[in-house]
Amino acid sequence: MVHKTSIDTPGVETGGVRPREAILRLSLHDQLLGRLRAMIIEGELLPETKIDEKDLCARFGVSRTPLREALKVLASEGLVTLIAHRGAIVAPLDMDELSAAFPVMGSLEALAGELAAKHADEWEIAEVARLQGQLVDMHRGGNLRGYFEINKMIHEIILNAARNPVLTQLYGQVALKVRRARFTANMSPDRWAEAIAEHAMILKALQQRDGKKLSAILRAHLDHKFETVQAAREHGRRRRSVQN
Amino acid sequence: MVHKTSIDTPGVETGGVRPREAILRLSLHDQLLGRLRAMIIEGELLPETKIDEKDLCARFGVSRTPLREALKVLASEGLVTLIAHRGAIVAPLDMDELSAAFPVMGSLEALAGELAAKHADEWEIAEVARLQGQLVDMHRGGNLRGYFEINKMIHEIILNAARNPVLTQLYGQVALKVRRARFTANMSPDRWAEAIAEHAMILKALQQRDGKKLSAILRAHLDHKFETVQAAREHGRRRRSVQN
DNA sequence: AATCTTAATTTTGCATTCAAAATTAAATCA
DNA sequence: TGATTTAATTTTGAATGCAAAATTAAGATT
Repeated sequence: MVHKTSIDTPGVETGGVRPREAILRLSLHDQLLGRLRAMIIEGELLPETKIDEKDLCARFGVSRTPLREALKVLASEGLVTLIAHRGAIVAPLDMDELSAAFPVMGSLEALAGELAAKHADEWEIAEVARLQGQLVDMHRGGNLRGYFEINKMIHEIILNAARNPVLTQLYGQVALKVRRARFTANMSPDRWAEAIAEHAMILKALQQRDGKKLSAILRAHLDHKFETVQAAREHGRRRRSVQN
Repeated sequence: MVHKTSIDTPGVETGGVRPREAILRLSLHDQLLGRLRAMIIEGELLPETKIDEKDLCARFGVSRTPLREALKVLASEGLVTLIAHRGAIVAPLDMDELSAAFPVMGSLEALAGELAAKHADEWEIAEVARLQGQLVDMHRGGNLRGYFEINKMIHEIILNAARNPVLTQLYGQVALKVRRARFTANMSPDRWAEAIAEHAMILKALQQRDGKKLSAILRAHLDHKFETVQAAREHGRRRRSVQN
């Protein structure tokens, strides 16, 4: 999730008894927002394609009103580009913007690390340790997909441990941009081994609660990821990366 | 501006002649967005107040459709809180969130400094130097309002010199949150003098293109600003700060 | 045939309408 | 009187309607 924009169903009074599974009654606007965002990030809607309101309305069985609300929000997130009197297109995947996203993400991760070293509780540190074990397993098993899965979880725990909602929100926004490029696929064996080593250092620094060190490693981690991406892109011209 | 979400009037063909002053035909949605955002940041709409759609529609002479579109976007920016079936309120001014915003802003400024040291052109450096002079003048003249004006311009030049659109966008978002708290007013003479000194260091580091140093100073600058705010808030309980 | 008009069609931006929910006001009862 | 229903009113969320703009199609012109 990127950012909590609304509070749900305030009027559902349950006589003081909290229902175990409240029926999540999201507005159409909210549902569409999530659905469209996912479609763009997953690549179901490709960059630069025109967004056909009529088509999408039919697809989701809603009127244009909530759809258009969602599109405005997506535009403000940079996932969609509105062109006056010509509707919306899926935002072009701008390589310059993507490159720009990495150092920003690095800075935010660095801050997250510094704060997490201070605020993480024992459970969180243990959880990172546990996941680190799984990460190694995934590496050994050659399961790249699983590796990325676990990797994402680790970074999310650290982000959460930072106890900074503003950081969380902004990080989500950049992560959105980066994830959309989905170059998770191409990673050399060397780089993979290096990433594992970096993660070991991340865990160690967190356990030692060494904020400066954790911060530095995380920033470097991101820098290296960027280098990998650049290298892959340099090398893999034309051969469009597909996976994830 | 926070983020360019739309492209204007693509269809206005002028036979190859670029009109000197194109009539800015913003959508109602965009105009309302800017207007409401300003109203919230300026404090014209106070935190927690209910947003009366009918009232605002009458005020601006528009229907609810574009107004509601703007509200959804403002909600995604965190300036407005939507409550299901109860409409929108101006987002509460959450002190925890505000505190959280400072370190994030500090990190972003630090990155901006590092990048600006690399990418700033001569004109930009000269401009910061010129504004630095004005800053000192404002200080000498005791013009706090003017000081903040110039201060903002300096930071904007550095941000621009970083040549990183993602950084610019995110910075805008945090700045929004911080500006809304408008504690610019309360600043002790000591702190003011210190800020001036820090700005001198900022200029020097930029002129020397010392990214590390510039980065460190900017982060410290923000930290100090935060301390000032905290102190003021600690001291000035009840006595609501008023001014810009 | 290629270009330029002009008319028909579609799409967009916004206003209006409508049902469901929430709020307020009125009526009922202890 | 004060609490509790119940009914009337307002507000919200979303669908529909409509005029202006853009796109496409058709016809005219060279």
